[in-house]
Amino acid sequence: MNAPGSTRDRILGAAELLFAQRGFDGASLRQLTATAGVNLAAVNYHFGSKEKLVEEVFRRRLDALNANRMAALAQLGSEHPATLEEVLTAYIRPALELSHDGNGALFMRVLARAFAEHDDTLRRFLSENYGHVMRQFTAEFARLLPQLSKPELYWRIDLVTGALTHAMSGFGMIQRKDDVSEQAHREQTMQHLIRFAAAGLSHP
Amino acid sequence: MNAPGSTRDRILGAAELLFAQRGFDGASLRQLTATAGVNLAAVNYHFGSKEKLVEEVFRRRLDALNANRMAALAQLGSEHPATLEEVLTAYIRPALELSHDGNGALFMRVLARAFAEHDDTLRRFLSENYGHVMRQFTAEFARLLPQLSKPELYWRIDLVTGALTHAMSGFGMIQRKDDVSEQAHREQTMQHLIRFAAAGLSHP
DNA sequence: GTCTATAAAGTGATAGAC
DNA sequence: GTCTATCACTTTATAGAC
Repeated sequence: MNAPGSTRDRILGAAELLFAQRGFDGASLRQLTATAGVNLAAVNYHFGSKEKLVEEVFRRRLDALNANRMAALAQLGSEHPATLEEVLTAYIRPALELSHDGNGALFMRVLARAFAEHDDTLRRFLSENYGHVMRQFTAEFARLLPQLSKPELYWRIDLVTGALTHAMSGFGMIQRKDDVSEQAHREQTMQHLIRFAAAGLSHP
Repeated sequence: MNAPGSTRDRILGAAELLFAQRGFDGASLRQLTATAGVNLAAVNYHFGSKEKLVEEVFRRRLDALNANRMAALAQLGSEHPATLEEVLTAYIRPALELSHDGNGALFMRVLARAFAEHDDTLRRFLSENYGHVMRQFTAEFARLLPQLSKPELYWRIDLVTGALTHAMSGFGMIQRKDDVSEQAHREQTMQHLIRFAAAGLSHP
């Protein structure tokens, strides 16, 4: 159904690239199929419409991303009560790993666009398919920050989400120095993100 | 040149609305001129092209917004050395006031889109015309947070910018309660934003 | 300044041959 | 599954009358 190098897969790859660069409206099916090296009619044959193609671009990445987040969160509970840093790590590390894989970084920019779009159809799709993840993490944050009122908590989570989305979609800006390994650099970046998020969530 | 109710002004108003709702590519000149109640050809007569119209939508708001920020910052230095909270107030209050004026809130969503677009032409326009404001504020932050390395500071400012842009473009989400005046609500919101930004910038 | 009419190109989608 | 050709529209932009 989704073999690497297949027409279907090449379309998804080109869509991720061009949606990141030019947006959903800005990228035409002609540019897209030319980039993928496939026939124009192939998009409608394989996906039905441009809108369904957009959904599939999200589904391909978000299924794995959010499954990784849920798995990381589930693993925490087994030993001891999780700390705020640990819960944030479960949320952020999968996104950071995705954004450091070449094509995954493009997808984070597509995701940032989707946030800025405020498109109701797309928001409903994201909420219906991945809303349970945010609800689960929100419940954990509420347990760890009982001093915050619900509106205050939601509001801080929203600010942190904005910061993280902005950061993840801008990678390349934080340059890795030559004497730091890729792995070490990723850990450093994540520690910065987690401490920033923790400070924003828990300040008095 | 820009009298309220003039054709030119109505086009700018409709552009702000439709760019916020549908994006720069998604909003066509036909929808736009129909919304403004003017002739299709008027856009090219008054602005030259759609791209120039986009620039003018930004210029109209950002000239005032950034002048207000610079004025607020200049006023701080006169009496005593400014605190982090005061500098953040000088940066945030003008944006918050804009986002609480009905049409200004739409503009903040246009601005959030522009950030997500990563469009080089638009970024250069913003940098050339308003880059001095960010440089001035960055210098103030550097003075107030000498323990941070330059990369670390830039990076935190970027995260704070992401959070603020996300927040400002989403207003309507933080609902004002009936027993709180509009003025008091705005002050509360600003105190929340400033404390969040201060925590994110200055955490150890 | 504002209008109509239209040019020139681009759009998503599909029918039908292979 | 993949191709060409094409339909039915929409897009920005402009020429030229008023």
